[in-house]
Amino acid sequence: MSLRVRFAPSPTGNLHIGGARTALFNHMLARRQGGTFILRIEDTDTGRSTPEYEAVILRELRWLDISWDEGPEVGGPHAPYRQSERAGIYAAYTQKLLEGGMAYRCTCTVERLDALRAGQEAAKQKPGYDGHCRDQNLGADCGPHVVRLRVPDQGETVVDDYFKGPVSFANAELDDMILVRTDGVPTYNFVVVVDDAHMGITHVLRGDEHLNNTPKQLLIYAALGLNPPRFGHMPLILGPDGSKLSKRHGATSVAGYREMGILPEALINYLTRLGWAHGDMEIFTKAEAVEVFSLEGVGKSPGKWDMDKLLWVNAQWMKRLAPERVAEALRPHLLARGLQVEGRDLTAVVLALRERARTLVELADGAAFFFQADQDVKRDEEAAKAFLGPDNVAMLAALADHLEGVDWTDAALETSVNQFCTAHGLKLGKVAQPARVATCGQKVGPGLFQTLTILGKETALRRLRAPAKNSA
RNA sequence: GACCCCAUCGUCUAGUCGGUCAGGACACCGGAUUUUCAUUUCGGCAACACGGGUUCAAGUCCCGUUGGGGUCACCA
Repeated sequence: MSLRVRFAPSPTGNLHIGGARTALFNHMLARRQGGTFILRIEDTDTGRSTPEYEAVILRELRWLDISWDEGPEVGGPHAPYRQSERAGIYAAYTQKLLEGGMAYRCTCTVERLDALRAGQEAAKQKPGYDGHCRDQNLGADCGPHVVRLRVPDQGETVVDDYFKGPVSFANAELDDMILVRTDGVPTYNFVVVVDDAHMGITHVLRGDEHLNNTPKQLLIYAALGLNPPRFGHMPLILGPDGSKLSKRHGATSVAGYREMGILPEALINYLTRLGWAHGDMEIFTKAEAVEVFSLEGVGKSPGKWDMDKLLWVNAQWMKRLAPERVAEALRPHLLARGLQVEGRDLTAVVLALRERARTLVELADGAAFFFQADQDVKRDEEAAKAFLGPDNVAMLAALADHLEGVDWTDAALETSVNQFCTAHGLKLGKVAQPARVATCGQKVGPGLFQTLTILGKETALRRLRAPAKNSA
């Protein structure tokens, strides 16, 4: 039987980086083993799930190049892949459990349960359902009710975890969980079992936070007489301080990192490497990782999010990718700054600046002066004071005259500027720095010759001749 | 609190069945290169949580302690 794995997000928010990594590992395992990767939308929480979030999740997965073989928008033999559209399937199983006595109706009110829980907590007991309706034998005519699983009081349930080995839970620790709510909508633990079984899932690889759910699900498999898949719980991603990753640690969503100017190739690389290793491999494409991917390389302890490393990985990808590809990713960031980039060659800009930026945002910031009108270029007054004194202004005017007839290419400009330096007995730095400040407004920036060519002859000469004009 | 998981440099990690200087990467520090900044490059700093065992030999196996994390919903 070939491998079938799935990613089952709940559309109640943006795609989280933890979810993205879970999806990624499942996807890579499927690709590696020639299996099938299924995407299933778990929208049984009708109050919080929205089609908008579902669309966002699909969009982000595609941005990351995590493709699915079955699921929304691509279909498949087990459609529908949205739980809200599978109600009939769950109802049949509920009926089966009720008739077999593995589940029972419960009319306890939310108020009663809240009071029960409050009492247990006050008495420092483990909160849980007390089995009030368990043996009442309530029929379908009992009024508003939920359906609960009858969990054995004795014995234990063992989860044979792929990564951790056998983990056993005393059944007494598990209470009679709700399978179907009062409104008739089944709960997560129930539908996940039905769907995984129905869809022929062979391996469930999910975050560690689900380990405590697994014995409950195993009990449901048993009650239903279904064969459970193999389970593997992967360590979580923690914040830099070791606590649960949250907004105060920075962006937690995939979209957040895109907006921050992280390339998908870099995010995939970093996410893969966090919690997984293959020797000394650090920078690799998803395809390269797939070639050597195996669950053996997945670590057991949680990893802390390291923004510095992500930034480094991103910098590597900015330099490694074809400049055209980076330019394409850069364009939206320039547009977001209101810069006129129509018809401009962004490839040259990328080439000039990518070694000086770790993100597309930094790249866009550094490239702004190429696209702004002279008077809008942000100006470092201190640099102007240091490099644009009267002598230098005169020198730059002379340089502009000298460059007037030159072929406007990097190589020709370099030759010509060097001639100018020799003729005036100046070291290149004495000419380049003032010229840089005059053209960029800053004392740091791309190489001078690239700056001049990208700016274009007309703009470049104008800025050299009137360096103070763009001063506010 | 109860249950469960985890434990190699500050961080991500390598370390096949226990046996050579505990290796790489990020970050940090220093040198070289350089028209600025950066890139690149060379070098440096830095870890087996603690305590018991088992063994000729333990980062590697066992137990405990400590620490960190997860879960205890008519959320997923």
